[in-house]
Amino acid sequence: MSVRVRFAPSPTGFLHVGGARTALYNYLHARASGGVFVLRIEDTDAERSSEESTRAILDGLRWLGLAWDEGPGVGGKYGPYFQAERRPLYADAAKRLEDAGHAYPCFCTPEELEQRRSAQLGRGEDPRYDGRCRERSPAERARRRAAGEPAALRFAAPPGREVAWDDVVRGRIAFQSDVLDDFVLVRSDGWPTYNFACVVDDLAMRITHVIRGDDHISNTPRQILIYQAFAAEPPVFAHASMILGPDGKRLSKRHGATSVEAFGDLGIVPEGMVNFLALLGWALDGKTELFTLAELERVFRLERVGPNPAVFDTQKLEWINAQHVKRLDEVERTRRVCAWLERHGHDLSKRSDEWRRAFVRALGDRLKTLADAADVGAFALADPPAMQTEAWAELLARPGADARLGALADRVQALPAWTLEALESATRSLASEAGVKAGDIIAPARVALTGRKAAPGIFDVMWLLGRERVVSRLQAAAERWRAESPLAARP
RNA sequence: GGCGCUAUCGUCUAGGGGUCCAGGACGGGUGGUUCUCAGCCAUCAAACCGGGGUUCGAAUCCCCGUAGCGCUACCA
Repeated sequence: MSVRVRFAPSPTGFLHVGGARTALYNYLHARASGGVFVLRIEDTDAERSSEESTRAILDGLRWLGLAWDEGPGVGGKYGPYFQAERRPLYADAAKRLEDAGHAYPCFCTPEELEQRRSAQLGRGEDPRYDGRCRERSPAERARRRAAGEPAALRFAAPPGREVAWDDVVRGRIAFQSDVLDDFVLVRSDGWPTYNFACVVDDLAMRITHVIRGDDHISNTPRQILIYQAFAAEPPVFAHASMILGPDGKRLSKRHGATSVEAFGDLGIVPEGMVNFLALLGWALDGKTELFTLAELERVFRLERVGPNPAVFDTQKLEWINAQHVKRLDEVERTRRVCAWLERHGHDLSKRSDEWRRAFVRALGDRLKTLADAADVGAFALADPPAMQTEAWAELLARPGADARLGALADRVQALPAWTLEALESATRSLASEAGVKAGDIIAPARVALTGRKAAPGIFDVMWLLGRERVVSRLQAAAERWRAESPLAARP
């Protein structure tokens, strides 16, 4: 039987990293096994669900490059793919279960249940449904229903049974059915609960493997019981572990960016995000670290997903991201860096394609994220760029800096051709004529031109700035040096 | 509290009874290289949660602790 997996988010927020990894594993397992990846939106909780969330989740998935074979926008023969549109199916399934004696109406109100629950807690007992509606006669049920009394539908959990399954990532997991309680299948307002809708849909959609977070482990025995009540074979389950923040707690907004969209804003490239997420709980061989999505599709094996919770390490994300940025060809890298900058308040509209390419080339391997381009490239993005105090102080302490800067300005001014080669040879010959190391010219020039001690190669910087700005920044620095340096000859 | 899951360097992990005085990567240290930075190269430090078993032999299997996390709703 061919593999069918699904990612089934509830649209109550953005696509967070935990969900993204779950989606990734589902997607990869489908691709690696020639199966089908279904996307289903679990919007049975009208209170918390929203269309914006649905859109954000779809956007997040698309950004990562995880294309679904069936689901919103693409359709498929097992639709609809929004649970809100599948209510008749749940009603029908509920009726079948009730007719078969696996479910019964419960007339207890939420208030009564809450009261009993706190009483049980007060007595030091485990809070559980006391089963009082389970024994009501068919006549009473019919009468109360006919009278329009609201009722939820509860599952009649079989007592004294072991419910177990062989989890792909954890091995055998077993629960005693007695601790499972008569959980609710359909709420009194007619909406199915998660566990019920999930099983009905997974069955209807012919899902073969349920890959999800381990926060669903305790739902699994309930779902298995429902499958059994339908006399159906449960799918294979694989529960991946949780993703934790640096403090060891489940990753949440408190830890900063958690939606994939936010990582895009941080300058993380989808290739990097996918690679990093894949490695959070899965390893090919413990040695290979860098993968493209296409490579993962070939080598991913669900059996190699590990059971232990993983801490989300931003530094490693950035390193992996850097590797992917580095591997982008020049055209693509230029496109992405410039797109990021323009989306974040930098106007590049007057820059030529040649300049953009040279700019991104000059940034070189200094980008861990696309966002780093704003910082590393600040010398060209701001005019003039901010002067770092420490850098300026160092320049002030340099004897004769003004003369060097002035001389370089003159050479640059007189340069016939504006090329990297011309800039470099002019600078080096100035140094040798002055009997100093090239570094003695370059270091002060870097501070004058970029406001910093560290920057891209000085000739790239000059070329990108253009003759006019190079000369004026050099001269301005020379003047300021004469005005401020204790080394300057005072008239 | 109950139920469940997890436990190898700070972090992600490899390892599945001998080949492990535990390997790789990030991060950190040191050295080299280019105009600085980044990068690259080299190099160093850094872990089998504790205790009992089983076994000739245990990071690997079992048990018990401990710790962390999850669930404990007419949320998903």
